[in-house]
Formats: sequence, structure tokens, C-alpha cells
Amino acid sequence: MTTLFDTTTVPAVNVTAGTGPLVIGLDIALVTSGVAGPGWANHFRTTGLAGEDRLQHIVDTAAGYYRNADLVLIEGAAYSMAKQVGHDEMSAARWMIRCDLRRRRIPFAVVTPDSRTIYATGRARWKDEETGKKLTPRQVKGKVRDEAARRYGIVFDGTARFDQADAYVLMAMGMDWLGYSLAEVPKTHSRALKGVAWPTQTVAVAR
Amino acid sequence: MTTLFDTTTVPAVNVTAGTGPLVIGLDIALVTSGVAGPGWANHFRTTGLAGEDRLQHIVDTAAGYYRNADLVLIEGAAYSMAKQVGHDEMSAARWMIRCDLRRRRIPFAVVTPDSRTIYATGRARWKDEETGKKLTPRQVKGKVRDEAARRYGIVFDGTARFDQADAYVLMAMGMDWLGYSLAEVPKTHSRALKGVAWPTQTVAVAR
DNA sequence: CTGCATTAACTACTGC
DNA sequence: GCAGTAGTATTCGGTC
DNA sequence: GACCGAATCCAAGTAG
DNA sequence: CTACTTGGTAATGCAG
Repeated sequence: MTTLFDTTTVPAVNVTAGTGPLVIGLDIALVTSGVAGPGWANHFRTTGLAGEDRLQHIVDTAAGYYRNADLVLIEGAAYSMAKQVGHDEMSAARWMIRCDLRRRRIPFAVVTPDSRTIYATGRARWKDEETGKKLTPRQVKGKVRDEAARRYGIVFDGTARFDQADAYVLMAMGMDWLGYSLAEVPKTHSRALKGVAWPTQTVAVAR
Repeated sequence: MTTLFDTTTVPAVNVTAGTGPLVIGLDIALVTSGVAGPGWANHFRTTGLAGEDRLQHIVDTAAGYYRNADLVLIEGAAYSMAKQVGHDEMSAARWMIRCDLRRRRIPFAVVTPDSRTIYATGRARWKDEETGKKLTPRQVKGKVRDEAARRYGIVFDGTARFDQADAYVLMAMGMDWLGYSLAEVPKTHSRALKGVAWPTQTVAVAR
């Protein structure tokens, strides 16, 4: 676990770790994936693996986290990813997890990258305030991480900081949707919740 | 089973049904998939299903066929399919089957559409002999089916005839590679075998 | 119901 | 408020 | 070992 | 023989 509570600046958030429903956020990728639950964020890698081995490892590891979850949020594919390196293997990773979740009867929602960014930062496409040029994906990721860190008082550190922050935001969205929001978020941000394909089946926790 | 031996024109082929190794050919798609083994071809649909249910059904049904196989051949994705309807779901279907095969320790090979076409017809890209225009994918599929039907004496009929023929060709390639070729094929055709990513692990049947 | 030809995503943001 | 338009992510390899 | 930047598939056919 | 160029699929909707 590379992420800890930020003990220097304790924000006004409802720390529900262990008390509320167990919601898991997943930011799945081929080499570095992020996972988060209420109050914590983590990540795992697939160094040295490839092909079927790599996929299997991703599913197994992720499953270890969401095994007892009440709700899982997984980031959906971005259209721009098509025709690019490893895109089909990644589609597979995500669908395999979805199938596994279905088999386990764990309710899950697929969140688009846009929705995630909006929930975290209030806007999907950012431009530099000075130059007016659109921010690189990298810079946007940074924004997401910063906002999440500030709002939830979590320190996202290390190489996988973006992936962990992503996962955390996803998880926070799920908590919010269930009525256990981890922090107050402006309407500009929370509007992203209605863009999500929420599960129709009843979630174990009353909303 | 919609396909039968053609009893009117019995060709000079080695009918090894039940005697040689069990090789299975798979032509996986989202709605209609083809499956074939030595001497037979079949297909299955996923009508009424979608998403995780559909994927699960594809994997389960395919597994029912290759459960006891010594070798499985599966058609690989075409690059041109990227960015098109359902491409990610299809990638997932194929990868899920590959993972399942790995789990079951069943050796498998991934065959590109080109290799399959070459093994069946001797050439990957066909032009009309008169007009000189390239044949439509449909026409090429027809050629594959016709050649396969003639060479192996199998009747591929019904809506799924192309898918079944594809699967049969894949299976035939596997049998050939194992030394149990189902029919004599010209060098122009068999050259396709070296373009295939054959499994490195030992196949249960001696070559 | 079968066969062939066509066309291929989604949404936030911007400007009217 | 509505219609049109454009944006979209990750891996791998080399570098520090 | 982490960070930054660039490219992003594969092979059959065909021409030289 | 080598180097370069190009091609590649499948679900859906309508017609027969």
C-alpha cells in the first residue's frame, strides 16, 4: 500500500472506511492498474507477464479486491484507444472483469473517462488558462489527481499515482451514488453521476 | 448439426473422424460462430444475448466443443476491424477463449484471416479474373467455402455456411500440422502453415 | 427467413 | 435552448 | 528505478 | 532477393 491518509491537512470529509458499503473503483490497464476503496488506494502491476498470463493476472488480482464488494466501478474504454497498441488486449481485460463481476452477482457500473474527469475536476476538456491550448492527457490526469487528493485528503504517490487517483475518484462516485458521499462536491462535478450506466439490479446497501 | 458428409461425391480424403487427434477449429464472432472437428462442422448463435451474457455464452459453448481437444485453432482478429461496431467485445471473446484454453492446458494456435484464406484457396487477395477488380470479402469467403467443400467433401449449408467452412479450414490446418492431413494440398496453399503461431508446448499427439 | 449492400461512438463544449 | 464540431489513451524504449 | 517522449499491425503481393 | 505498398471485418437494415 503506497497511499496513506494525509495527516497534516485533515479535510472535512466523512471517513467511512469500514463503516459504509464496500465500493471498489478500478482503473484497469495492461501494466499498471489502480484500485481503491473508501479511505485507501492501491495499485498492482503485471511486470514480466504478457498475453493470456497477463490478462489472467489482472482479473485474479482485481477479483481479490472486489471479492466482497457491494458495488464496483470500472473505467470504460476511450474511443481514441482503438487501433492503438494493445487495445484489444485491454478491451479483453475489462470485459473479463465485467464477466467475472456478473458471475459473482456483484453490481457494477462502467464509467467513461470523461465522466470520471468531470466528477473530479468539473470539466472534461481543459485548456491552459494562459496559452489557451488544450492540456495534454498527462496534465489532465494531474489535475484529477490533485483535486482528488485535496478533496478526499488522500496522498497519491509514486509511479502509479494517477491510476490510484483515478480509481479513487471512481470509488467516490459510487459512494456518492449510494448516498454515502465522501465529500461535498459542486454541482458542476456531481453532474457526471447521471452520465454513468448504473446497475439496475438492487445493490445490497439501501440508497 | 446442419452439416453432413456429401455422399454424392466422395473425395479421396482420409476420413479420420474418431481415429486421429481431436483438433478443433473456431471461427468466433459475436452472433454466429463456427466450430469444426475432423469430419464435421457446426455453428452456434447468441440470439437474444448481449454484453457479459453473450460473451459468457460464447466461451461456454465453445468450451463444450474443445473440452477434450488435443489442439485448438482460433481465428485471430483483423486489424481493419478496429474502430468498428463491437470490435472490443469481439476481442474480448477471443481473448477469453484463449485464457480458458491456457487454463485447461490445451495447446492452441491463433491463425490470421490471411493464413486461413491462403490455406484454403492458395492466395489471400483475389481479383476478379475478368474485371481485375478485387473480390469483395463476401466473394472471398465464398471461394474459401467452395474450395473447402470440394477438397474435404463436406457440405457447408445454411446461413452459417461461411463460418463453418472457416472453422473447418482452421481445423484442417491443425491436422495437417500434426501430420494427419485430411487431404493433399498444393504447396501454394500449405505455405500458409508457416505463417501460424503454433504452440510451443508439446501437443499430446506425436507429430 | 434468407441474401446482399451499406456503414461503422459518444459526449462535452462552443457558437448561434 | 439547440445544432454542429471536435476530442478522445497507453505502451514501449530510450534517457537521466 | 523513475521520468519523459514518440509511435501506435502485420504480412501478402508487387515492383524493381 | 529486397524494399515498398496496400489491404484487411462484421452487424444491421432493407429487399426479395
